[in-house]
Order: sequence, then C-alpha cells, then structure tokens
Amino acid sequence: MRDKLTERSKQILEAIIEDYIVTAEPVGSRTVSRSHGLSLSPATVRNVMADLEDMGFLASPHTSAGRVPTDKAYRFYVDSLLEVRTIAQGEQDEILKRCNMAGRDLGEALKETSRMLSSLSHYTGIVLAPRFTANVFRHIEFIKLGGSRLLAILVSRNGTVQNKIIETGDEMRPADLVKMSNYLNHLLKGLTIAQVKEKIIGEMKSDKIKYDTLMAKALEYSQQTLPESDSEVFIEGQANILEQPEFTDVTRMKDIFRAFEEKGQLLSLLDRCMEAQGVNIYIGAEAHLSQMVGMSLITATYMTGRNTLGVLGVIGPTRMGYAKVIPIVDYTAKLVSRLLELE
Amino acid sequence: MRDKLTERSKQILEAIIEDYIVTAEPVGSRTVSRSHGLSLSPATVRNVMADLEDMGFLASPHTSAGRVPTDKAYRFYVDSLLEVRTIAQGEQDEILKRCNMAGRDLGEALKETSRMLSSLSHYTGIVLAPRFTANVFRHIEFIKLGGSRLLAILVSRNGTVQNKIIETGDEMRPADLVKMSNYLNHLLKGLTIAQVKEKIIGEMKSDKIKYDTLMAKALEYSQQTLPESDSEVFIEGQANILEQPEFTDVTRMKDIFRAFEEKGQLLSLLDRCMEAQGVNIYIGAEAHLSQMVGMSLITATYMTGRNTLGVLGVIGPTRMGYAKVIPIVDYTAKLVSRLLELE
DNA sequence: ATTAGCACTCGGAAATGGTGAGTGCTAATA
DNA sequence: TATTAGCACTCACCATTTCCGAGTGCTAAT
Repeated sequence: MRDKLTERSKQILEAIIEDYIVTAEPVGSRTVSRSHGLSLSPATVRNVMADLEDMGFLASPHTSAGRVPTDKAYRFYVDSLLEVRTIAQGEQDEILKRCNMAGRDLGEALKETSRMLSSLSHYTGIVLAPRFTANVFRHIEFIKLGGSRLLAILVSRNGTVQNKIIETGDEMRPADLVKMSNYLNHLLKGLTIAQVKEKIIGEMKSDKIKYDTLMAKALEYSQQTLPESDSEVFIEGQANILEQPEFTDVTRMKDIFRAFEEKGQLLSLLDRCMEAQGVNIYIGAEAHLSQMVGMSLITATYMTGRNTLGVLGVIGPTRMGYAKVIPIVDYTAKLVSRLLELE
Repeated sequence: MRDKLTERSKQILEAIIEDYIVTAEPVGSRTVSRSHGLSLSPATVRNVMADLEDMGFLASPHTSAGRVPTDKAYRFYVDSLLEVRTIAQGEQDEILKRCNMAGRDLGEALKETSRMLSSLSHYTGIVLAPRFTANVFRHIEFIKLGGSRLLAILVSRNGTVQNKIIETGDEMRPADLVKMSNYLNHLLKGLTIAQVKEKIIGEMKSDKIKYDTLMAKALEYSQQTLPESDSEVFIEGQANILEQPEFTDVTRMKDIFRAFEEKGQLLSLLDRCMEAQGVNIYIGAEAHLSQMVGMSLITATYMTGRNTLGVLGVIGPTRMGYAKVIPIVDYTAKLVSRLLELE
C-alpha cells in the first residue's frame, strides 16, 4: 500500500474511469493492459489496481469481477486528471440557437435551455430561475376585471412579470386605479423586490397613510401581488436517465422520479450551488441527498455583473461524460449570463 | 359459443374484472366461483369463461394461467356493468380544498388541480389549460423597459396574461405608448383573441393606417404579443405509474415517459376529448396512440356556460379503478367549471 | 521491478426437475 | 338440459444444479 499516487497509477486510474464511463461494466486488468498508451502486463496492472483499491479509489463488486471507480475516484478524476475538452463547434451552435431568448418569456426561455442541456448531454437538464425577489422593481399596474376584482401586474427590470387577481370587496373607480399605481410606482422605484417588501410594511405603519384609504389599499394590494414562493426549477429530459443501464432497478428509478417531482430537496442543493460562482460538481454522496446515490450534478451559475442570478446544469449518473458535459454547462451558463446582461 | 351475454355471464365477467383491478393477476375459475354473490362450481365458471374468451372479452396469457380482461371487456364494463359510485365526502373535501383558485394565477391553479387528481387517484393527473385564443380580449398595455425595448402585456377576460418583450428598433416616448394602447384597447374591445388576430391583419391592410406610423406600430406590436403556440398541458404525478405492477418493464416505461415529455400526441388526443362534452373514456388502443397500450384515459371537459374551455382527467393502466376515478374526474371538472364561471 | 503461470473464486447463464394453479374434456348427476 | 365432479394435461414459476469464464491473488521466474 502506497500513500502517494505515482504517475503510472494515475494513468491506470484514468484508463479505468474512462473505460467505465463508456461501458458501465467493471473493468478488468486485461482491458487496462490492452489500453493503448501504456504497455504493461495484466499482472502489473493488477498490483496497481490492488493498491488503488486500498486507497479507496476502486471497489470490486465481487471477487471475480473487474473494478469500479468510487466517488473518490471520480472526484480525483475531475480535480486532477481531467483536461476539460473545449466545446465542440456543433454543440456551441446548437446552444446558441436554442438559447435565443429574444422576445420570449423568461420562463419559457429557461425551460428551453433546460431541454437543450438535456438533449445535448443525454442526461437530465436542470435550471433554477432567478429569484424574483432579487430583481429590481420597475412597474406596477392595476387592471379592472369584472365586478369587484382587479388584476395586478408587477413587472421587474429584467422583464419578469408577476400577476395576480385580487378581490377588492367593493368596486374600484378606474381613476383611483391610476392614482394607486402612480403612487406605488413612485414610491417603489428602483428598489429590489426584497426591499419593496420591507418598504411596504414600513409604509403601512406610517401615520400619513392612516387617513388615506386609497393609499392604504394600494399598499395592501401591492403586497398581495408579491410572490410568496418564488423559486422555479425547470427539470427536463427526465426520461433520459431511463436509458442509463445503472437505473434498470425500478425502485431506484421511483426514488429519483419522486425526487424530481418534489423538487424541495433539489432546491436546497441548488441553493448551495449558487454560493460558489462558476462550475460546481457534486459527485454521488457529496450532495448529501439520499436519492442522489450513484448520481452526479454539474452546475454553473449565471449572473449579470457581479450578481449571481441562478444556476443551471445537468444531472446524470456518477459515471458521467464529465469531459463532454462540463464545457457544455459552462458555456451555456456564460451564454445565458450574456443574454440576460443585455436586458 | 353464444352471441348474447346472459345475466350470469355478465356477473362473472364483472367479478373477473373487479378482481383483476385489485390484484393485477390473471383470475382463475376457483377464485370467481368463491366470489360471494354467485354460487357456482369452478367447472361451470370455466365453461362461461371459455365462452367469454370466444367473444373476445377475456384472454389467457398462457394455458395454465387464469384469464385477463381485454380492452373490450373494460369497455363493456364501463358502459354497462359499472354503477358509478358517488364521490366520497372526504375526496370531495380534498378537491374543494386544493382546487381553490382564489387569487391565484390560473396556470398555477390548474397545475395544482392536476397534482390533486394524481394524488387522489394514485395515477397520473392531466389538465389541458383553456386555449388562450378562445378568451375574450380585455386589455393591452405597453411598458417601457431599458433602451429600445418594450414589455407588452395582453390580458384576457378570464385573467390570463400573456407578456412579451418587444424590440422596437428605436426608443418610444411614454406618451406614444399610452396612445398606442388606447387605440388598441378601443379597437379590440370585446373580441375573442382569435378575432383579434384577424382584426389586426385586416386593419394593417386598411388605408388609413398607412399614413399613421404610430398605429401601424401598435398593430405590429400587438400582433407579436399574441401567442403562437397556445396549448398548455399539466401532467403531474408521473411517478405514480411506476407503482403499477404492469409497468415493471423498463422499456415500456421509457416509452410512456417520453410520451409525457413530448406532449404533442397527447395534445391531439385531448383535443379529441374536447369535442364531446362531459366524461370521456379511452381504453387502451382506443386512444390510437402506440404508447397508450395498456393504459386508459378518463377525461371530463370543463366549461363556462356553453363554451368548452379545456379538459382534465387521469391517465392510468387499463386496469384502473374506474368506479372510483370517474366520479373524481367528473366532480373536479364540474368544480373547476364553477370556479371559472365566477371569474 | 516486471511478468508468466496457476490455482482459485464467484457471478451469471443454461439445464433440470418438481410444484401447483389452472384448463378442457367427459361422464355422472339433479 | 344444465350443472358438476373427476381427471389428465399444460405450462409458468421456482429452486437447484451444473458449467463456464472472466478476473483475481499469489508465487516463482526473468
């Protein structure tokens, strides 16, 4: 048992991982020895493999099977061995084409981005939309619907729209609606939605509005318009994971699909990804998510200026084509950032 | 071989179907003979079963297994044998609680409805949102974003909102925006969105606007705001179908999930359901959808007044608890209709 | 340090045999 | 005439066995 990886053992480890990524079968010593590049006998390879197993990089499903990389091996692989391939021109074109957001609803565009990520990687695409509360308030507008009901529309600077139907109790005069929105637009100009929330609460307590029912109402309605839950995740290409041979087990799949459906846990994981800028990789148990055993998550943040807006990425088996997927995720995030920058 | 079903053979068929619905196992003659209600020896039951098989109501997976109902049997069952159970009070409460749409975005509310259908039925819930084009125009509004970009907001009478970012080329004056929306609101008042489409095209050709660039622009922008694709389907509880024993086969499931993801074919099927009012049932091959073998679809239309707005329902295996699911779907559709009526 | 050789291990596929649920047919019965 | 008991037969399913070969670890030779 050695405690330091020699150049040769690194090569062998890499060969094993890369073989396993394509075949999804335990890799034997013969296979590695045949792998062009290094000319060693199976026996030698076996010795090294035994060492690697002792160090926790490899595991054997059973005595007479080959070896399988552990999470630790993948971690080492992406950290030290992998030279990230530059993105293929064809892929770049595809991303460019499908991420075109011009004139589209942001949600739709991000959903399409997620779909694109899934189809390019052949795994599952995932996009966390920007928190609405991080946006800057631009405009609020009230539109009279039938009876005593209003449609309130809240627009933020990046073009995202929140709308809500409000029951007013009694009928409002159109002129009052205009007054209300003027008042609010002036009051809230330039604030982030989070600040808007506070501002409204503060204002509601202030004396001057106590005697102005119209303003009071305006504040109340605008408060109702603010979204209470505001994280949206787009998960597309779920069916792709069914193609992976490691998920033939039905109960495994059930777990995974349930996790996708609930989204809650996934959300907190993505939140964690938001903290570090750039590309982020969770391998297997690193995600601390019971449903994620055997799965990896590659994400990248997208941003305008210095503000991290959201994350996007790909979920697949730990045995994932990291070399191919990482540049895709990276490039996509940068592209989305640039497209949102223009807004 | 008889060509008419006697009372007794109907009873036996019913017993077989209902047993199969719970167990998902081929039903043998002993089981039926033991079934309380009819006191016949297994041998007699066997004779009847042989007849039923000849008539195409039953099939045997292999010689020494029991019999399994065919699509034809299910069809006969729902048409003639099934007395639809009234909906349980608890279910009714649950539906009432979760379908509460007050003040929510219509899309969100329908998604929740779909989720509710899935959790109550333990199958997959499906809701087709109202076509936007069937709605009546209420209001259009332009909001200036940074630079030369506009946010156009189109509100229809039921509160649904379409918004779109428009690249204007050069900067617009706020006063012009107001003029534009006034012009359009007046022009399009009371038309359905479909009529709006035509109206705009007609108006664009008319002479008077040739000399008024502002109006021309207004028309162009409003046209851009109209949705081009406008059918939204909410499919929730997909993971539920993984629980069904008949879908342990991985390739089957892949097909089904792909179908859910693509939605295209499903959409045309739902369109067909829209044509007939009320509850609609497609059993197995009746849907003429390759992915639907072994699956059934129960839908009901929801409407305001005489207008069919959309459909909602449940997808599950042909071996579905029709007696329980049908009233759920029916009741939900009626409730949704009533809730939208109020709008 | 590397490698050839060899005995050994163990999962997976194929072959085998027994079991039982279920059937169809025939002849006896009410 | 309709029903039923009886019986031989079928065939999926399960458990057991056997066999094969890929892969291993160890040892001795290079």
